Order: sequence, then C-alpha cells, then structure tokens
Amino acid sequence: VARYAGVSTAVVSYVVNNGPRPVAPETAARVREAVNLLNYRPNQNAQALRRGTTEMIGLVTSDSENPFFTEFAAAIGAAAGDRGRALMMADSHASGDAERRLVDDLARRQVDGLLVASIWARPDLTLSAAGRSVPLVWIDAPGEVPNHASVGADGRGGAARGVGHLVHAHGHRTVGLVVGPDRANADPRERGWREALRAAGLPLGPVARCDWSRRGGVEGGRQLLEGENRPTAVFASSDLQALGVLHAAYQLGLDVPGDVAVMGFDGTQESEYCWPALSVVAQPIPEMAVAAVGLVLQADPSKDHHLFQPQLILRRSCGCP
Amino acid sequence: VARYAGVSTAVVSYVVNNGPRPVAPETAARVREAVNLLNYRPNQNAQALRRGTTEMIGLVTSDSENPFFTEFAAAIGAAAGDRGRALMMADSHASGDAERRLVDDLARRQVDGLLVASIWARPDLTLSAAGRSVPLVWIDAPGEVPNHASVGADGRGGAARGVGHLVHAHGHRTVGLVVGPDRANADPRERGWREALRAAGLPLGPVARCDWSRRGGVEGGRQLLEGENRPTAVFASSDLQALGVLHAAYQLGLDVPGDVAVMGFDGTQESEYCWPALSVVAQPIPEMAVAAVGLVLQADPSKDHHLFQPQLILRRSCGCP
DNA sequence: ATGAAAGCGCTAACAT
DNA sequence: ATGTTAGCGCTTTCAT
Repeated sequence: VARYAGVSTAVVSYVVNNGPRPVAPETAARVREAVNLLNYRPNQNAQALRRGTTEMIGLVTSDSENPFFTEFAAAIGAAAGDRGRALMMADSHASGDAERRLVDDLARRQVDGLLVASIWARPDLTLSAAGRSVPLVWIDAPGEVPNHASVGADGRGGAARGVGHLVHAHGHRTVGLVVGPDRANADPRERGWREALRAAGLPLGPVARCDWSRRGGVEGGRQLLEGENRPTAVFASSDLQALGVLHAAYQLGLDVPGDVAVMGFDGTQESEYCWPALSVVAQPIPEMAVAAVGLVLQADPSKDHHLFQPQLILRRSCGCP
Repeated sequence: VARYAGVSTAVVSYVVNNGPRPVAPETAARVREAVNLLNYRPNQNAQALRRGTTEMIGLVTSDSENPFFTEFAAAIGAAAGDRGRALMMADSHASGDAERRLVDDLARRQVDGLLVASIWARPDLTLSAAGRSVPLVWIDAPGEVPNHASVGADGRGGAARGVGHLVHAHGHRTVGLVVGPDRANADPRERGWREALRAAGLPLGPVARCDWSRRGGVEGGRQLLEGENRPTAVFASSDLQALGVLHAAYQLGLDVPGDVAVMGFDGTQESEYCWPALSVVAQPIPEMAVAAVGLVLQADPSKDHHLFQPQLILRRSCGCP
C-alpha cells in the first residue's frame, strides 16, 4: 500500500489511524485511494502484537447449550460489541480440568480479559498461573470469590422470595426442592428455600438432587411427585429443571398449577413460552452482562462481589392468573 | 527464559516445539525447568504472526439465542476443539450489514476459516473482499451457493416427509404452514410442504408468515387456529415457531394433538421436553458441524453443496403414541 | 548441537 | 509533513 501510494508505511499508519501525527490532506487522499484499491485491511494480529491488546475478551461457561448461559453469552457479546471487543467462547462441559485448560488457552491467545462461569464454589483455587496474568471476572458466581472480582445474582434472596410467594400468596404448606447434584448443601438457592420455609414456620419439603438439565428436572420431578405424599408445590433451582418438572408432572397426569405449582429460577425465554408459562425468579441478565464486561475491561478490576437482585415474574405455573 | 536457562531463544523454541532441530537431552531438561519455573507460555499471537495461522475459526450466525444455532454452535465448537482450533462467535442479529461487518472483522483477526449462516438466499453476493481472502463455508444453507462450499439439510425433502406423515399416517387433509417472513416463497421447506400436499392430491392449507421465533410462532399459530375453518394439522418451519404454535393452541383452548397436530423442524432439545413432546424433522446437527469444520479447514474447500438428510422423529404432538 | 539474525505486519519514537 | 527504523514475541534459516 505504501509503495502504491508512493509514501512510507508510517504515513499509511497515520492515515489509517488518524494520527498520532498529521498528514497533508492530499497525501491522505492518495493513501485512502490505495487502501480502497488494494483492499487493504490491517492485520489485527500484528496490531495486537504491537499494541499489546487483542480487543477481544474470553468467555468460559460450563454448558453452552443451557439457555441461561446462551442468553448470558448473547448479552455479554452485545455488551462487548458495544465497547468494540469481540468475544471468544469456550465450553468446559462442567469439567474442572477443561475449565483450567480453556482459561489457559484463552490467556495464551492474549485476550484482554476473561469472564469465567466456574463450576467450583471456590473457583480461584483452580486458577492456573497463566490465568492470573489477565484480568479475570467470575460470573454467575454464587457468592464472594476471595481476591477476585465477581458478579452474580442473589440466589438465596431470590429463592426465598419465590418460595415465600408460593407459601403466602397460594397457601402451599409442602414445597419440594429440585436442586443441583452438589451434596454440600451449599447452594444459596437451597438456603433461600430453607429460610423461607423456616420463616413461615413450615417443615422442609422433600429435596431432589439432580443434574442441571431438562432430563435432570424430569428425574427430580418424578422423584418428588410420584409418591402418595407429594408436595403441592415445587421450587426448581433452574429453568431447565423446572421445565423437566413440568414434563414429569404431565407424564404423571398431574395438572399444573392445579395439582402442583411449579416455580423456576433464571428467567430464560423458554420459561415464558412453555405451558403453562413458568413463574420464575429471573436473573437480571443484561445488567449482569454489562457489569461483567465493564469490570473486566478496567485493567485492575476491584476485587469484590457484585450482587444483583433477581426479580419475581409471576405467570401461570404457580397459580397466578 | 532463554537467559535463565543460559541458551539462545532458538533452542528454547526447539525444545518447546520438539524441533525442527535436535537439542541435547540435558540442555532440553534445563530449558524445561526454566519454562516451568518462569511459567512460560508462548504468546500465541506472536506465533500466529510468524506462522500465519491463528488456529481459530470464526462463526457468524443470525441469532445466537436460537436453540438450533446454539446447538449447532456447540457442535461446531466441539468439532473445532477436536482439531485443535478455538471458536470465535459473532451474532449478526439477522442484519445483512452486521453480517458483512462481522465477516470482515473476523477476517481481519486472521481466523483460519469462516463459517457463516447467512440471512441471504444468495449469500455470496454480500461477501466483502476481506471475506474472500479466507476459506469460507456457508452453513445452514438452503441450497447450493455458487462458487462456495456450503453445508445444509434438505429442507424440501424433510418437510415433504414430515407433511407426508401427517397426511398418510394420521389422515389430515388440511395442513397449515408456519414459515419465515420471506415473501419470495423461496424457502425449501415451503416447497416441500406444497409438494407433499400436491402429491397427495390435497389443496394447500393456510399459510402464516412470521418471525423465526417463539413469539412469531404464537402469532402464526393464532392466525391459523383462530378462525372457524382451522386446519387439523400445522407444519412449522422451525422448532421455535412450532413451540409458539403449541402455546397458541393452548391459549385457544385447543388440545394437541387431539384438536390440532403440530410438527416442527430442527430437532432441538427443547422439542423433546415440551408438552406434548414435539414431533420434528430433525437436522443432523453433529454431522453437519463435523463436515463444516472439516471443509473449512482444508485450505481450498471444494466449492459445492453438501446436503444432509434430516430425520423424522415421531413423538406425541403429531398424534403418534 | 547451538547461536545469530532476519522477518511476520504493524506502530511510534526519532530524525529530517 | 514525511521518512527511517526499532521492536512487539516468536520461528527458522544460515552459520558455526
């Protein structure tokens, strides 16, 4: 290009980037002409090497087919795009090893920042040295992550409000829980469910621990709803599981919400269009995405937890009209 | 690292990449020690600049929240990962301008190959010069793309088989269609629907043209099912729309499949867990993903269309047991 | 078996 | 206002 326009490469650079040094208008015109003619596009890789910034951020989730992560990723992509960054996604398939490998790989690719939805409760421990060298924000974090920036929704509070609604607005006295397979009882949503029942002076309902998936939800739903003393309401810790519970209820010939009320957690689009439409504790996905991107893009993210309040969306499945 | 191990940078490179020149065992050991100690990770960006390959492939879809693309993307990510490549995703939000911009951006980032699900019937026309410089494969292509490699499922044949099943196995004589907003009647699925009805000597059922979304499906479903002379079966051109039709049917107090049979197209996971479970014409997503990645990774992909046969999956929504 | 050095495509400090 | 050049971190040819 420089040769074609009869100038030095420096001038081309000045023109393409508007600076940092001025260029005579007519020279600039000549360069631009050459650029168009030769269809020159700066090699962003070389720019990255030189400038030390790739203008891309990495995202690692545990299940890229889960609608919650899908919608989160889309929101993050949009937020990143608004700030001129591209998004590089990777899926750990809920494997800690893979998670670590992917963080490493992304770091090697010189991403400007890393967003990670870890499968661990103490994700920082798994962080490789390579991972430490790039700004990193934990997303979908259940709580504070020592020494790291993190964003997440208030699972405990949200679940408590959801269960509270089932109890106080609809008079349920046995509220079952479908939650992830973690046996440590550590999930904030489980704590919220427990607290809400305790606060209402009610006994804890039955608990099904199963996979974070539709299939898991079906299994959990069957476990809870098959016996004689089935709960009159079920709170699920994710939309996917709630959808499975719905499916299980239908299979057992139960009416929702007539025979059993169901509430989900996440607020994905799918929850709005199933039948009956699912009442959910909805995470503020767009806000969290913007916050996460904003955080990771400041060179040195403040190391604290950013807690977002989910919102109760009442639809038909809990008995609301 | 080189300094620490007391060797030249060349030797470090030889050790890290096993070659291309031999290194004395003990020197190699010293280098490896230094690598571990200093936690050295090659800057993949610099490697890319030097080697001319980024080991990453780009993917552009029109709606990253659509489960079909989500699952397709996941499969592509897996296939790419199997071949040592990372995936860079971008969402055009069904805008032709954005599509072009993203292709350009990805090309500038020096991706080794580009997978594009275009919103155009003649996608090659929109291709920028930058896009022409990198191996590109059109995915989810409705048909042959002149001068380009492409992969796609047989929409016409699949739809014809689906509609044929509704007609011959369940005796429906009025089969409505919900299809995308394209007014050119160009969608292969629409052609397949038409052909199947004609072949059975049946008149064409009512058609609703609406958005490729759940909401679009609800609107289309309402259009078709509200009146007096409603069809007894509806074929939808996507799972998302079929889910919307299901929703609309419920809203109108109709039983599925009792009052109206519904069939979808895509075969996403969501179709299996809604109620009633959706009968679908399922695209062979994993196979198409592997093929697409394989194609784009050969420097000069053969410029023809790779057609995949979808598979009829019969569940409850069409009236099968 | 190892080291020196060129060069991938770009930017910016320095010279003119 | 423009040209020359060093150097980003790596690989590899060429020389030793």
